[in-house]
Amino acid sequence: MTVFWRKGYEGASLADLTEAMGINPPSLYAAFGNKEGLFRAVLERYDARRQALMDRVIAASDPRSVARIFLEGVADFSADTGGRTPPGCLLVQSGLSCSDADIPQALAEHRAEKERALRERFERDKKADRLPKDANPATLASYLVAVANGMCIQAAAGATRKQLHDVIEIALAAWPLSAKTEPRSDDDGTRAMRTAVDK
Amino acid sequence: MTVFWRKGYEGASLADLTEAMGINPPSLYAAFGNKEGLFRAVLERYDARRQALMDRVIAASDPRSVARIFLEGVADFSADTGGRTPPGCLLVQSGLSCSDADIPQALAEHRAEKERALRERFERDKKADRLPKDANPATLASYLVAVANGMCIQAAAGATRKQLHDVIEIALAAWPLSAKTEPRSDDDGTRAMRTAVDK
DNA sequence: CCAATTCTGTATTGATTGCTACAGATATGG
DNA sequence: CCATATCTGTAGCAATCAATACAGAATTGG
Repeated sequence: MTVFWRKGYEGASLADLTEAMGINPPSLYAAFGNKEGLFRAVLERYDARRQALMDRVIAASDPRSVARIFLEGVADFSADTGGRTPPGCLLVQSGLSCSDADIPQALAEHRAEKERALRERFERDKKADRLPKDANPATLASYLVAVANGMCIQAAAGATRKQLHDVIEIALAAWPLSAKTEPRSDDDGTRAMRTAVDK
Repeated sequence: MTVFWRKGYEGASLADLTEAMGINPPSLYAAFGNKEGLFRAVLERYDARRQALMDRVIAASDPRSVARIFLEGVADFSADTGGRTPPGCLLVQSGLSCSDADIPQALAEHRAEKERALRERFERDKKADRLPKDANPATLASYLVAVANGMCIQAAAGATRKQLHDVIEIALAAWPLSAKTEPRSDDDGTRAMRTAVDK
């Protein structure tokens, strides 16, 4: 997993992979079929490792907490953790462009899965009036994923946890509060500024 | 340029490149030295094509316009334009992870150049009281680049211009207005919500 | 108009790619 | 304890990689 993470799908040679796994090529092919099969298994493993975070995100009490837990979780695992895993996100940096278009598509599907989970959560929030009536769950989810992926790119380039958390504070200032949780409404009644300290 | 864009640095073979350029390998090596030399020339060309946008961004009247013009510019060129160029951003998707670490670093430097231009602009804005006193120019620039890069990833995966512009509206709701341009201040005096329609 | 020079295109270079055949080692089962 | 089956490791497969040697064509200079 870390080999694909660090070198990308095409940059990871079988020699790199077998050496890191401590096995020989025939064993790899017996277990995974081919290089792409191994990569897809890696994606599943990666998702499984992120599932705990996504569970916490979806289980949060209100949409703003969803947003904060999601972004802070992404920042914490994507900022350099001291070499245990490479900085950034495997789903972002292992193959956005490849000679084999199946790889970018597989990555996009895995990212879209996260975005869908967020969207469905926000749809439930909207029905329960935890979001303003004109809020768009799909757009909110898309916004969060965009910020998260952008942070991953910065993390891969060496950004620190602190820098990412600063970005998060700005990103959350955009977050719409429902009239229910924020009774003091403004002129258009849809968005309110964040309070000075909300954590 | 489009070959590197579509297939990434390592996915672009010399056969792909020479065929697209209409030349033979010896001509390529006489002109650019090697594959990496060609790639670096491509990055310069790409930057040159984006310079007009960055000039408009930096010349905008106020920091919020800087943010809007930047994000809308990125959305417009990164959303699919009908095949003329690939969707997304070359600086993001051509090589975040490679077997040769020089490539991700070269890309990161080119992206950092844009972020620095934004930061310096915001530093001037802050001195001129066009930003709140507690605003952090570096963080604001980092935030914009994160959103922009995140949008590029979504564009590469097929997001439409409309979807990206919806994301931008949320991203700009986070934007701090100075007390000077937004006299109606709130409890912490640093951030104000966006108006319902501001374009 | 011809000789010198630059350029272009073909055909390879050695190295590395993803992948596999085959043989030796280990483990299993009766 | 031995025959069988499974696994591991070496060696090498064809194909492709980035990069060139070399020969013929085009162009230039005088």
